Amino acid sequence: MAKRTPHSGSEPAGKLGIKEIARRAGVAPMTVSRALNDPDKVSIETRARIMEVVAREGFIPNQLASSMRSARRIIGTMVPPLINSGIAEQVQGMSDACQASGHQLLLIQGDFAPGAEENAIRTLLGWQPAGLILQAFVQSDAARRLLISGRVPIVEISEVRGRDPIDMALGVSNFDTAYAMTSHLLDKGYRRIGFVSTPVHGNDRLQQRRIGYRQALLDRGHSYPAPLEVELPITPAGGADAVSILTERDAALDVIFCSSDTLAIGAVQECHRRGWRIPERLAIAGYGDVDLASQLFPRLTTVHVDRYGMGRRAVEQLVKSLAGEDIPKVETIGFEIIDRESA
Amino acid sequence: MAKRTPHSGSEPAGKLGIKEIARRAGVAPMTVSRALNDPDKVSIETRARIMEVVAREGFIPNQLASSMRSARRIIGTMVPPLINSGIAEQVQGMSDACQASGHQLLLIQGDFAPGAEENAIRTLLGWQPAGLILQAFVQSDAARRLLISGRVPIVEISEVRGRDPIDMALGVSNFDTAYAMTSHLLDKGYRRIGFVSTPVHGNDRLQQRRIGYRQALLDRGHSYPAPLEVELPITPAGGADAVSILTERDAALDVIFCSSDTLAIGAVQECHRRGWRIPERLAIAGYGDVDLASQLFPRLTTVHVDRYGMGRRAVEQLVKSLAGEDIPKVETIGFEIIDRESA
DNA sequence: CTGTTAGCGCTTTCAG
DNA sequence: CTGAAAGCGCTAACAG
Repeated sequence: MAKRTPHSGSEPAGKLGIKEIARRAGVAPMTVSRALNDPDKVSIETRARIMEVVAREGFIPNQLASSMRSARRIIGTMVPPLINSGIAEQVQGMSDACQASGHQLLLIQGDFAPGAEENAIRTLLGWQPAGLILQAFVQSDAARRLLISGRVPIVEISEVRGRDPIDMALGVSNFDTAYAMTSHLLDKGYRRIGFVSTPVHGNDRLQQRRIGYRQALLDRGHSYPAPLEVELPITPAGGADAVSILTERDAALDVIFCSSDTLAIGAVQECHRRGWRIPERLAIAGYGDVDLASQLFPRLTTVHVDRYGMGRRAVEQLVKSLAGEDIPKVETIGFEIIDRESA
Repeated sequence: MAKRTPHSGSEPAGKLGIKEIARRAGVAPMTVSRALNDPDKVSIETRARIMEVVAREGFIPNQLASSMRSARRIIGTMVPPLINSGIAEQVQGMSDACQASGHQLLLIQGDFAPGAEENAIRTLLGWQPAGLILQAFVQSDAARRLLISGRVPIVEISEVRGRDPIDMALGVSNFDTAYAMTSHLLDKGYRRIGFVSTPVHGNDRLQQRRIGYRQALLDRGHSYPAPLEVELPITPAGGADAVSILTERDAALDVIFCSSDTLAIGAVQECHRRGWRIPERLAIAGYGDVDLASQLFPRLTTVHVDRYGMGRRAVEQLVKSLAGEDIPKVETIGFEIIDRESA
């Protein structure tokens, strides 16, 4: 059993690659490749010898080279600022799912102007991604064409209502959620219901939320009161301003439905500041069910959407689609009205 | 001027690569490469012809191939869950800086167990990154060795006090910040100061904050009261619990210094719930100055650390270091005590 | 200014 | 089960 001691240790280094490992293990490079990616195709003995060298030298295969010849391993994603409520959760979901499926997340984020958006997609595509996950931005025609010609599976996380997805879409119906919350508030006896959102122009999600709010009012026989809507930036300060503006417009306002928890949190603080009791003097409802919503005083009545799950699901869809499985064009994620004390 | 109309449009496609573009433009592949990356080295005429084909065909160069032959373009980063306060801002900063410098952000995130951490680094290294940006995790010895043998510039965003960085480090002195806040509270007349943090074990940042808190008390002649410290999860619920636990231990407690705004926000809500006035009945101080801190009622007294800037700076350090510039081993980022109404 | 040659590190393919 | 040859798409290095 005169086993060759493999740790001669002083052979001239040479760049550490599959080739060098092969030389040290006394096999062909191809065999090392197999030992690493397809261990069954190599005899146990050889494999052991190779793995020993790999471990000793701390060899890490070059993914760039590997991805060039074989399967793509990058999942690219373009997201709005992570600081926005919910996006971080979503990215977390994608990241976790990527790790599970052996992919890598390449992230581009920012406040995308129409041109920048196209540019970001171009960059992403340049890395030969296995798939792309996008938030629903303006999506200029140029960007859409680019995506289509990219021939890569794409999941858009977006408003699902009335969308014609580029490839696959995943999301909630913002109309339904807002309709449900508005109905819920009516059921609880509120009558004068205000609504805050960022400028809805060019943002189909917020647009759908507003339409849902309006429709619920109309369907229940309330002539819907246009002056009870405001557009303000999605920040706590925006929520605080909403309280001022809307109660000024209608002193008898019952409740404000904020199209984001961030706004709602600001609104709640403003009430504290004024010494107003919630929900007696003014009730507040939110959207998103962020972590803080259940810890706030009073706890926030809000719409729960599983952002983390959406991120996960997006990657899973992509992976399935890559595996040749048939995926529904549009998948609707459920939601839940969380009824707590703020409204 | 019989310009060759270049849109013959029906040449057999061939995979769209630099080679195919070259064929269609009637030049050598190398010339296309130059037109794309080093436009000055190509005659205006040729360049125009090439760019026209590139635009018409929607050609996007393969970054994988390009990165193999020339400069690395990926910056890898390993971060704790994005949902944690501050991390999202930091990633945003990195992302923005990457875009400015023409790099790509490859993200790995998660709750890293010691083994997983090593694994994540291995994965990152496999993509041949130009540099790595890491949060200060436990950093097992194996992981450290891996990083050193990776021969890649590394920026650790971490506690800077008493650190021996693998390569470069960037961060605040958590000791100094906590010391400063504690002194600030003493200056304002508070005497019985509680302290909340997550379990500090294995987290040098939190450990340093606690030591800073203790030292400030000692330096001002206060025998420091061990029972006024609790370890609780960094969540709003943790903050709420801190109020219960600490006021139970010491009914005369003046103020709670929360080692994170998330905790502080929870503590503030708990006070509202109990109908306690802040800061009269109990004052609350935070750490981080998140967006909400200035919108909360009452507005939160907290430590401001520029997380976004840290992310940016980390990338900039990396880029400079790649350009051969000499970078200080450890760079300390400033901080500010934001004095508002909560304490 | 433009082209040719060689090769990055790996894997596909085909031949032992 | 193992190996040799060829090439992924691009660019450094060297001619012209």
